[in-house]
Amino acid sequence: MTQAENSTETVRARRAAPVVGRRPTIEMVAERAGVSRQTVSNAYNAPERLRPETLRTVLAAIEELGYRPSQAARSLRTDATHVIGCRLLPSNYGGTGGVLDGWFHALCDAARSDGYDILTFAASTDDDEIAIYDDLLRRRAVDGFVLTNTHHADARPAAIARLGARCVAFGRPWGVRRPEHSWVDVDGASGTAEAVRHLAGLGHTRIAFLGLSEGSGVGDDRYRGWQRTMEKLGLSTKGLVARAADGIASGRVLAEKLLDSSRPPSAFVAVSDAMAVGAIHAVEDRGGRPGLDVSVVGFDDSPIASVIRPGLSSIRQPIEMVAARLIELLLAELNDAQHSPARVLLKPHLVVRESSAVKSVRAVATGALPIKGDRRTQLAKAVRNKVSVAPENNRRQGRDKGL
Amino acid sequence: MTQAENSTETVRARRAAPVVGRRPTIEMVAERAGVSRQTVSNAYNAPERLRPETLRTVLAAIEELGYRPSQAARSLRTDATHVIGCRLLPSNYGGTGGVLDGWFHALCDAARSDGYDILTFAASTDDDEIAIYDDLLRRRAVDGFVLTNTHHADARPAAIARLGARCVAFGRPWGVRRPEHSWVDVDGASGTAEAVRHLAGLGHTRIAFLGLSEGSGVGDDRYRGWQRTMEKLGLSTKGLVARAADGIASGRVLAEKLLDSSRPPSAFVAVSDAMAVGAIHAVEDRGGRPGLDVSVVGFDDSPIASVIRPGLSSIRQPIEMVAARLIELLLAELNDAQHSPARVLLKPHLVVRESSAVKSVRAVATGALPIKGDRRTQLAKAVRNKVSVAPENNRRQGRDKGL
DNA sequence: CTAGCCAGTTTGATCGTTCATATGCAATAC
DNA sequence: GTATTGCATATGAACGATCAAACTGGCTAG
Repeated sequence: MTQAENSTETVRARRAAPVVGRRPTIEMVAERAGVSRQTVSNAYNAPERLRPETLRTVLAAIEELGYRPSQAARSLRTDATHVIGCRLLPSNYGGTGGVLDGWFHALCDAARSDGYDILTFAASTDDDEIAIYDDLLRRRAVDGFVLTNTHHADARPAAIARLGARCVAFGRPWGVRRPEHSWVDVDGASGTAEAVRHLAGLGHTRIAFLGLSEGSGVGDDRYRGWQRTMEKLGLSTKGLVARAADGIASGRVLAEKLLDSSRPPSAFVAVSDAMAVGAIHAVEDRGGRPGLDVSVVGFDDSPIASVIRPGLSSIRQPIEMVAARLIELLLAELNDAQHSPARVLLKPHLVVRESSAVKSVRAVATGALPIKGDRRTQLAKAVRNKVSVAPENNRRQGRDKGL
Repeated sequence: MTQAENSTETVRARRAAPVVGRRPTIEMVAERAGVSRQTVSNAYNAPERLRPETLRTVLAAIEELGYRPSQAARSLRTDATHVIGCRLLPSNYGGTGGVLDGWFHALCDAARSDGYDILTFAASTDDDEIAIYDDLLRRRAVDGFVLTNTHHADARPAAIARLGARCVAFGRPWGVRRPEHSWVDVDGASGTAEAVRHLAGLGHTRIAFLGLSEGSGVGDDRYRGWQRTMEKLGLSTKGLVARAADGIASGRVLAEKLLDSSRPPSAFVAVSDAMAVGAIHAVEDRGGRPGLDVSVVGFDDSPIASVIRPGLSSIRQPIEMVAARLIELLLAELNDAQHSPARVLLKPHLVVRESSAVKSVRAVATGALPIKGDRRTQLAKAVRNKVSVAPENNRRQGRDKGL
């Protein structure tokens, strides 16, 4: 480190002068390459127009000077910033928090590989968010937006359209028949359906649903998957639904209510991981062993799922794919005004962990699914094996390394 | 929703024309207000130069037209983008992940309230990160950067300085005597010191440290706090240190090793929450009750700390303050070339949860700290009370509402 | 032999601001 | 009565790129 060497000097020349003095402009590159401005511009924006030899000369000059076109000048002329705005959601674990984190990462990656950057901002309400959209668009600081957390009577897409800008959404435009923007979403119903089939396959017949209060698009969607699949399998849904606002505490209360009923469930499908964690706590509180006595499946495969014990089975959303498709669609809309809104629905998939890894105790008890040997030991072993085969935060570690 | 009404129409006018046709320029505002361009510009940038009456007229015109100066034109002229770049770290729970999430939020807020925006990007290595700095600076897309995750032989500050730009860092410039940039950090030694005092106050004498392999600035810093405080309290540190790479699995292995030794610890101070969670697992695996038989304190107060059971006591960093100070310092450097680098060290604070809420069992057993009544019930009750008084994700919920 | 064309390159105008300087006008100074 | 000052506002130039149109030669067609 050079400043260590100077440590005896006076404070006069405290900061080293920047190596790059005046940053190179297109004009300087042009002069060096012996061509005109426009030719340099073309080397960037339409290389096929240049004679191969000219192109080589220009690129060499660009390289030597370390030239890169000024974003400001470019934006001013073309009226395109190559920046996409996206609200940063608060990271709470009562909702989808934590998942969006990985999604955001993927979004930045996808955008950058297409020459765009992501500008983030925090907002506490939709109104604040709209105010920021307004500001960014009027100042022409972004080309468009990626929305998250869509809901009924969502005022944001209209607000953005009114300012003549484009957006895409992660989440369906609930309640809107013909949205003017593209969207990508994950099929929640398909996810909870898979969870029900998985639990039924383990021998469970009383599979409860811990859901959100009616009216939430996401909540109702996930509910439908559970409900339809239960019916399809000929299982009763009576007294097996409890709904409330999202959260761990909330999930515990709901699960307690169901567990205390005359015909308690032996398994839970939860609308979120937070709810599922609450259910696990409820089971533990009454001396039950989650994954053994009562199975639990969450939704989102958020970071907690792989950290808690027992590991929480959960429906994993293909967030990287969601991010990639969103950017693809937004760019399509930005570059082709005629591009009609696309609808993309992706399938999530169950990740099985200890909270639903073994055959239903209830089924075992009734002899439907006989397990040899001492039941207690057998089940405990099954879980323990599971733990050692798949270390709790395996998935995340793997992904992070890959980045 | 209007488009529902049109649903019988042909597809011709699929998308409504934007309400705002040509967006207003400074010239239009000037014309409307009956003044010149520059006067409008001054209304924004130097209102004190205008006669109150003129100012009123101009502001009215601005308001009526919904005018906002074009960021691109402004940047081109002033060579300042009012955008700050910041790398988005992967959200793993083996490290500081999860905490930075809230910090990022605070950073966006602080920046915006000073008229700046945050541009994010993902990078997997320092080299990738530097390549992106290079790109953003050459294109003049940002004014400066906020760095995280500083470490020994960090090449990033120099790379940024070489391009004539400014940065501030969350984290000390480990190994550099006279850094050229400002930094804000949290005093890790003070945090682990507090953890040791807390545990000693509960009657623990054998307090172990689960640390990172030597050479990591953060790890060594936190180690020193533990080490010095143990000595100051006259407690032996012999056989009470274990170090490895960060992670839950890693924490478990280290804790197991110490627990299996001839003189096992009755409490752990961990360098991270991930390590602490590992320690909790290790205690559980040998049939112990974390918080009762063995106390554990983590570091970072990451989201998991309040979600797992028992709730994990942890050292909370004042991340909102860190974010606010970072922005303050970066803006100072950007707006005043003479501004000399500042160093800010903030104190973290212990958040006590069930993993370290009750008096040491060891102390009780030796009669040093007598507890009346059946020991088992007593301790269990203490924990249970704690649980109900402070619901697991209380803090987060509270904060999110406030945003 | 001239007009037309094409590929490759250059020139002039422009995007919307702010900077630096100039102007107009009233109040003060000499 | 003219010079001096100061405040409020206006004017010309510049920031660095791209767009649109114009220019070159060389080549083909009539």
